Amino acid sequence: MGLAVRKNKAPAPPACQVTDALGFLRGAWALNVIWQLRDQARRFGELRHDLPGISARILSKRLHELESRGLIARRKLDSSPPSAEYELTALGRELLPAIDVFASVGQKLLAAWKETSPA
Amino acid sequence: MGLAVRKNKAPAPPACQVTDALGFLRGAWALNVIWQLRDQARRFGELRHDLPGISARILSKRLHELESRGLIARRKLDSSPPSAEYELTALGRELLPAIDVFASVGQKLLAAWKETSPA
DNA sequence: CTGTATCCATGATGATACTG
DNA sequence: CAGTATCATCATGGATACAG
Repeated sequence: MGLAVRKNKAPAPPACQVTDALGFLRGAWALNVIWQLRDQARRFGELRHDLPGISARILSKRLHELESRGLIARRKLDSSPPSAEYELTALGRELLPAIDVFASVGQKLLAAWKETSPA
Repeated sequence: MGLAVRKNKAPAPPACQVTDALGFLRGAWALNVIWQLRDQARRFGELRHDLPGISARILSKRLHELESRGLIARRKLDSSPPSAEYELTALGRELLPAIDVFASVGQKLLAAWKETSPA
């Protein structure tokens, strides 16, 4: 199981709105993809460049998944070199402030950790 | 690779504050554990009960990891049945509003999805 | 350029059994 | 009750090759 994915056990545990609702957090890159789309629509290649280390396969998968979940939208461009742009939906944009908080706390965590073990 | 873990490639890609800072998001249950601790300290067994589907092994791992990252703190209780309580640190509490946003957006996503495929 | 298909490595998780 | 060890399984992810 990857992230917040239940296969066939627990019938309907209503105790975790968080788990249930956080399915879109799947994978290590989901939030990053969203984050990269924060200001403008981006093309596949641009995202690939902005996300050092991501493979085309995974980027493709995350893009599709986020699109199917309604967080991002794909716009096809009818240019001679066939292209496409991805942009956040209204719902997707709602996540930005929260991602900001997460990143901020993460920074503090990293900073605190460096103080503890500076070497 | 699980979540935001880079092994030995990409030297130091500074493009993704998000990825770098979101290490604490590891695993499917990290946010849930934090969420369960939102109001009061909880014991191991209580958390296990509050997180239907989580295994003791994973809960233990997440607890240790979140503790080592500084998001939660463990308090040992010197009661006759040896017990321990886990509570959020200040940093951990900072995440609560953000988790709230995530859960909220997730709910809307689920709702929208149900409208699309009601059957 | 925009993706997708295979193959393979690693990590996360669950089940179960076991220790303090 | 609290927590850990082992085992098996599956999803995520990377590399590479390939297709539109």
